[in-house]
Amino acid sequence: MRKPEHNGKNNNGMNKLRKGLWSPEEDDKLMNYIVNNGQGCWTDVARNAGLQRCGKSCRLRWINYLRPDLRRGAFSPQEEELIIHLHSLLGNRWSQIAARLPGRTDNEIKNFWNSTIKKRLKNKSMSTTKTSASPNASDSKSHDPKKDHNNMGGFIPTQHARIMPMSTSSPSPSIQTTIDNTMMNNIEGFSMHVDGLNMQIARGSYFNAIGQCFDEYNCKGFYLENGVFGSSVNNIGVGGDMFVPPLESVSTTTITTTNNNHSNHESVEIKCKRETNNSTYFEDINNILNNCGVSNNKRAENKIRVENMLQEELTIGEWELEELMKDVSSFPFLDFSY
DNA sequence: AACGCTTACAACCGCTTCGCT
DNA sequence: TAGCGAAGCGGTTGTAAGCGT
Repeated sequence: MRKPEHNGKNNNGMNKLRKGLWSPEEDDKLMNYIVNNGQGCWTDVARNAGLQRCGKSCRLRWINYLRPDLRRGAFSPQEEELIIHLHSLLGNRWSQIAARLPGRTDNEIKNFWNSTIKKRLKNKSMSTTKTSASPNASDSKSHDPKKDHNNMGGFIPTQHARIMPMSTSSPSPSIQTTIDNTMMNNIEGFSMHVDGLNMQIARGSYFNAIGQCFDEYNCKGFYLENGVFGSSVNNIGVGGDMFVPPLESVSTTTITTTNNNHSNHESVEIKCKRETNNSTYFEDINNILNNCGVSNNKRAENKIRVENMLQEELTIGEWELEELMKDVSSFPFLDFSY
């Protein structure tokens, strides 16, 4: 991390582009600008938003941190497994891996891989090397990736595929404020517990700020039923085949919200449409917008913009997995030598 | 409490790709 | 087709925070 520079001028007093950490004020400026005006050319975004940042820096900040559809918090064991599996197929194509993990950025996955998974698997491979004299030890050069993902050491088996409430790291102060201020609503009689960017609805369903919903009892979360983490609850991870869906199947389910003001009490009616695969996918765009300094008459317009943006971002990233699957051998499986 | 080491991750850098003229 | 600017991508760096001594 880098220290924020406290002014935008260099030694000569000339205007200079800022570098380093983003301040909450900068985040707010960028967030407000994009919500109101859309993305467009990033150079223009930087200039028009009043930021002394280069467009590239603004783009990165938006993509990796400010985007409202980001899923923050620790990676779940299911996500870990999926990342490993995808990495075995794709190598360091982080953007393509990220395209299969809605709400996760390539940068986040890359960091997670380099700091955690790589190390963990390396330790595991060293320990298995020590025990490779065992008659059952497999030849690392001839192992079958399709089987091997069931034997990834160091990972929590996901036979119990209950989706846990997503823990949170430390979101930007400005975003934290945005979420905290907006999540204390009652939704159709469900009491909600706010935990950073994640909400727990009473009766054991969880959904985070971008709206992925997980039902603690039925385990019918967006990911599970769409097969991202497996074909069924008891068939994931150890003993089950990892199923990687085509990106097209990761569809958004629009949530309709209406706000009624009743003496400072804002009730939110949520209709959650169930679409293909019975996936439940909340999107409370209003919650995102309510605290971006957006006036009421612009809110509806912005809602449509954000919805379009989210839809675009979920559908972009068509990639050639099927093509790659034809030649899996061209990708090193769990190769940590680079 | 102070120090040094490790970890996690935000952000930058440089290269490639894409789209427009 | 060449040239240019913007966007996208992966590798790398730097540092706050955590941890052990």
